[in-house]
Amino acid sequence: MQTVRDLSICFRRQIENHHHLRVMEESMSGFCISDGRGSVANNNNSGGSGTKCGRWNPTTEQVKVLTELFSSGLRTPSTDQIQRISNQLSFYGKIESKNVFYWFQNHKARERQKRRRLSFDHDHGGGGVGDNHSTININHSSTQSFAQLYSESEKVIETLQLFPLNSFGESESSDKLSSRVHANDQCRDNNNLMFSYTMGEQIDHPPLDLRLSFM
Amino acid sequence: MQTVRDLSICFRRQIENHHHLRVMEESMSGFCISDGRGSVANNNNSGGSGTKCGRWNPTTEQVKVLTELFSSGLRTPSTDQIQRISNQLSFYGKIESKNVFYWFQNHKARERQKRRRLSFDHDHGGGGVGDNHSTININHSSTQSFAQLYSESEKVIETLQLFPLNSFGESESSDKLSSRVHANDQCRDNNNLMFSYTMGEQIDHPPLDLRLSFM
DNA sequence: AGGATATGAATGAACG
DNA sequence: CGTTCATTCATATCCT
Repeated sequence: MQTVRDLSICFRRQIENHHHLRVMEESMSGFCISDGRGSVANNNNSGGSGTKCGRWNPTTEQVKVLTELFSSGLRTPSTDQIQRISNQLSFYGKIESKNVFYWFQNHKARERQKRRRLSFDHDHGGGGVGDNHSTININHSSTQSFAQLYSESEKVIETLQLFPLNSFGESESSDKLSSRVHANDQCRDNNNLMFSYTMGEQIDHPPLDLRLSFM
Repeated sequence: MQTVRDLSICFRRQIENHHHLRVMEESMSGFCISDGRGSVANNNNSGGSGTKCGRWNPTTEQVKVLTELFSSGLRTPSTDQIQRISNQLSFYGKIESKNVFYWFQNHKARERQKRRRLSFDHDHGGGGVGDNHSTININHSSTQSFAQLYSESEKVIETLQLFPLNSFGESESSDKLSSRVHANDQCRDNNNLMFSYTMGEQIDHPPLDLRLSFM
C-alpha cells in the first residue's frame, strides 16, 4: 500500500493499481492492545487490510475512495457525511466513523504542512515571489452544501474541484492576532518547588484534597 | 480570516527533528494505558533542559486527577474551581489554570463526540448493540463520593466566564468555605443531542454508491 | 537490523 | 459548545 504516500501530493493522480485484492475479513473488534512490537508483521501484499487490531488499517479500496473524495475537494466532512462515507466504506472492510474523521483530519493537515514547508523553503531560497501556485487551496468551508451535492449528483463535485468557487478578495488582515489567552508566558516552569516525584515511581499523593476543597 | 493560527504555525514547525525523547518512565503506577500521547509524562521541569514548553504536557498524575474529577461529574468547573484544581495539580508539575480549563472543555466535547459517533456506528454498522443513542449522560461510574461533594459545590455552572483571571492576587481565598448555596443538579449541560439524522434516507446505500468515477 | 517515512490516533489550544 | 488546527505519539511499512 505504498500508493497512499504518493497520492497525497498530487491531485487526483490515479491510484496505482495494485495487484491483488483480497477482501478483508478481519472482524476483530475494538481494541486489542497488541502485546508488543513483535506482533505480526503482516507484510502481506498490497492488500494491507487484515491487520491485527488496535489500529485501523484501511483497505486499498477504502483509501482510494477517501482519496478521491479528498481530491474532489472534500476536506472537512460534516458528521453526517462522515457517517455516510463510513457506511459506504464499511463494505470494504471494518471501519468506524472516527477513522474517516481522522483520515480527513490527517490528510488535510499533512497536505497543509507540506505546503507550508514548501513555501517556507521558498521564502528562504528565492526572491520570495509566490511562484508556487501549484496548489489550489480549496477553501470552501461550505461542507454542508457539499453534502447535498454529494448525496445527489456527484457531477457537481467536479465543479468544486475545479476551482475554489470563492473570490480571493478576502484579505488576510493578519494584524489582529489578538489571541485571548495565548500562552505567551512560556517556559515559566521550574517554580514547582521541591523535587519532582515522577521520576522513580508513584509517589503518594500529596495535595490530593481537591475534592474536598469545595467552597 | 485565519488569525493566530496561521502565524503561529510557522514558528513551531522547527522543533521536530527531535526524534523522540521518549523517556518512558517505567514502572509508574501500575498500568500505563498510554492514552494517546504515550507516556512522556513530565518532560518539563525536573530538568529544564528542553524548555520546550510550547504546550502543556500533563503528567500522569495530573491526568489521573483530572479524569477522576471528570468522572465524578465535574464537567464545567467555575473559574474558582479551575483555580483550585490548577493549584493542586501544580504540585505534580507545571500547569496553568487555562490548561485545566481547556482540559475540561476538550474532554467534555470529545466525550460527546465519541458518544455520537458510537451511536451512529452502532446503529448502522454493529447491528444495534446498545441503543444508547441519544441524550448523553454522565457516567458516574466510579468515585461516587466525589460526585457528592462536587454536586454541592457545583453552584452555578454557567459562571464559566472565560478564565483570563491570571491575577492570582489573593491566595486561596477559602474564606467562605461554606457557601454551599444549593445542591443544584449539576448535569445541566447534557441536554443537547441535536443531530436528528434522518433515518429514512441513509439506510442501506449499497456499498459502492460513491460513484466517484466522475473523472 | 535499523533508520526513515507514512499515517492512524490522540489531544492541547483556539476559533466562531 | 461544536469544530478545526497544530503537534505529538505510536505503529506499520518501506528502504537501505
